[in-house]
Amino acid sequence: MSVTLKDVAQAARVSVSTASRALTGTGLTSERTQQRLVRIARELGYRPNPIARGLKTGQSRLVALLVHNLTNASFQVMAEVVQARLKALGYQMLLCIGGDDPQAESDTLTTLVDHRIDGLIVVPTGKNGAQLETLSKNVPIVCLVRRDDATDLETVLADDPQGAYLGTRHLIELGHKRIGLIVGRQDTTSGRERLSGYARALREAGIARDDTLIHAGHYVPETGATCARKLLDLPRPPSAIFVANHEATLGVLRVTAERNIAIPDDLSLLCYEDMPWFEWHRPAISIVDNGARDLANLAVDRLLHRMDAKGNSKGNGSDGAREYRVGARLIQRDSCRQIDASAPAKSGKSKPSSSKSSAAKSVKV
Amino acid sequence: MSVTLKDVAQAARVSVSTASRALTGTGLTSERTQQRLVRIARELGYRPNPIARGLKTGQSRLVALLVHNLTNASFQVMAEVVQARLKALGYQMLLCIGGDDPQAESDTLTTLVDHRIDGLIVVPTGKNGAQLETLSKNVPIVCLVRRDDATDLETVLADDPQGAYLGTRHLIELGHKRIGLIVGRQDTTSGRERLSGYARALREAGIARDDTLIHAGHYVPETGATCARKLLDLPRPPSAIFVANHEATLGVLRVTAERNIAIPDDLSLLCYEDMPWFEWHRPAISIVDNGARDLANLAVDRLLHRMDAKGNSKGNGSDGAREYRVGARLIQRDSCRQIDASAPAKSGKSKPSSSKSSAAKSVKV
DNA sequence: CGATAGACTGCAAACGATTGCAGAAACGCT
DNA sequence: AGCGTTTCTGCAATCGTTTGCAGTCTATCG
Repeated sequence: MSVTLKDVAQAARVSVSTASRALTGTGLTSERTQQRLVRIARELGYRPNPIARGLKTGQSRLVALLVHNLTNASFQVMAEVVQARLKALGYQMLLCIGGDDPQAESDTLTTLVDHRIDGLIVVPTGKNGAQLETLSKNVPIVCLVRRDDATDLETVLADDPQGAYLGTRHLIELGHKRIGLIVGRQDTTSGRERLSGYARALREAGIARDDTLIHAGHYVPETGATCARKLLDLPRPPSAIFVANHEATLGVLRVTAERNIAIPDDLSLLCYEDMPWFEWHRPAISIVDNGARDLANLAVDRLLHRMDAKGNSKGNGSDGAREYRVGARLIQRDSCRQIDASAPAKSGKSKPSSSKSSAAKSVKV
Repeated sequence: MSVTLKDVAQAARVSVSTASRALTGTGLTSERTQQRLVRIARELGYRPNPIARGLKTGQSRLVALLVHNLTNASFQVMAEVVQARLKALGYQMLLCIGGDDPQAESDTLTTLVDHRIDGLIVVPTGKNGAQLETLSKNVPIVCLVRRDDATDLETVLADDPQGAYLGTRHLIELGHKRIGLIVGRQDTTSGRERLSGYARALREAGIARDDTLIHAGHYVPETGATCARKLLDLPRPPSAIFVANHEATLGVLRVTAERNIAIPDDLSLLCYEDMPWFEWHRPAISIVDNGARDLANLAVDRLLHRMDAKGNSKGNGSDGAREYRVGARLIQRDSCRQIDASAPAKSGKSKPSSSKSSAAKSVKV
């Protein structure tokens, strides 16, 4: 069907071995034949067959990204970033969607390894630690966003404690004393870490922690709505709500709309993770950006590093840090307002629309 | 490294050929050895190497999906659907993101074919018709969402004329006479088709078309905002706006918020394509659903059909329809309201939240 | 009992590349 | 001229499968 190395070799009246060496550019052929073969190959439209090559070399030029879904905005940008970076390096991305289901994850993993992927970036469910650990002996693996505690795989994480701290402190600085928190389940790392950041900020400010202001649940709109109602029905409702997830934000917004609660005048709202429409919403929603783009880039960096390491001197692999954290940053928009007798700012709209305060980035731990 | 067919054969004291035949289940081995080999293979944890197999058979069990981006909600669900369907059939999905850039598309296509993909679903830019046409001789291709007019490839399209018609008619039935339209560029099929559906509905209702109510532009929020301003600044502004794209909707919503225009009381809003948050927005936004999920499913069906056809009796390929359209449907939520002296409904909220009126599905043309 | 068909099985050649090894050519040196 | 290097080239094996062909074995029938 298509042009093979043999065809090129024949046309140039050399052996396939010579052709191979000339085209792959090992310096083992004379300058002249080298160039001649390159020319002929181009003329014939020769394209090396990655499958055949892969069989011999054990590599596939395929790198897999395994995420939970694509509705999550963070995963979208991660997928886009990973794909773009890899393509530039001549790799193709296999995108797999595991739905946060351990069984699906496990199946997918074995299939991927069958396909001899050269590397894997995975958002682990946390239930297949043993399997991941085993696979990592054959294939470079980097975990993203979540850590699988059963492994000591290299992991790239958002700095959730820092992000939550930053957000909470911002609200405190605006004069808020009663800050509601809607956070993820406490059996997930991110849920715990975000809560701890919130708690730290309160502590530092000398504000007593009030557990009636803290609600944990799944990252879905319904949770947001339920928790928002509970918070607003409190005898002394909060003056600000920090929603530690963008899905839940939907629910909160619905409730405030239903009850005609004006943001930011009646209630300040701060959200974790960005969404494209947050900027366009009126009022534009202030957020703590978890740095999805940076996370993805760092994950790719680390993966490439391991892939090199494996190629050059197989076996060492481990070289220092196993955990990387990417700093979160606050992006102020219009959904939080100052409440203080001494500075009675009425509207948030006068603030600069997108000033950024950045935390330390890529901190080794 | 891993267990090969040879290992299995050795363990079973048969030749590799027999092992191969037994495990691939060609009925050419005795029942007994067949079962014995299956057992031994399982015990040894044998997994066939798709690369080696691919080299011999010319197949890769890889199917590619080439879309423009992942921020578009339609592409997200398509990617998820395609991935899920393929996985169930033992294929892996290569997801490529072309950014609607002809050069990137072209590069990606050649790489994909190098990798001997077994099939391709592509949202074409429209500039690489010749290349697609050539490739389609080697690998089954189905176009999605857009048609590449330079080819006669099988194509799965949304029924945009129908969708736009349905939406416009709905607004007319609610009593609207001046209906603003914010639509895509007129050099794209979808832009033209949506406009034509709008026009047809007006014509049928005997409403004169007013070109000051029609604005075309890129599918981005800025366009929505600009066009919305122009529409609202009109001496006789429209009582309803039909936004033919979800990105542009963001811009429209911002403008209405800025100007304190209440939806649906002051202005009805209908949008093309769904977004997860439309349901949660207050008021929940009524839409014309373009059926992304159905489109993706149909595309997969068609692709599989062609892949079979190629496997069984190569060469025929063409069998009837080359264009499939998936019906759009109206999903009524709360952003459109009746305006009529005889039926002075004040609020849309009393309506059933999600009644559906479905158009013909999957119509051959 | 011998021939013959039928059912299994194994040998070996592919698929398209890469790569160790050894032979050939070219060159410089004494 | 002879010899050792260096540089280039080709042969052939290899990666892990599939598959055409030919061979072996058993069973069946005349």
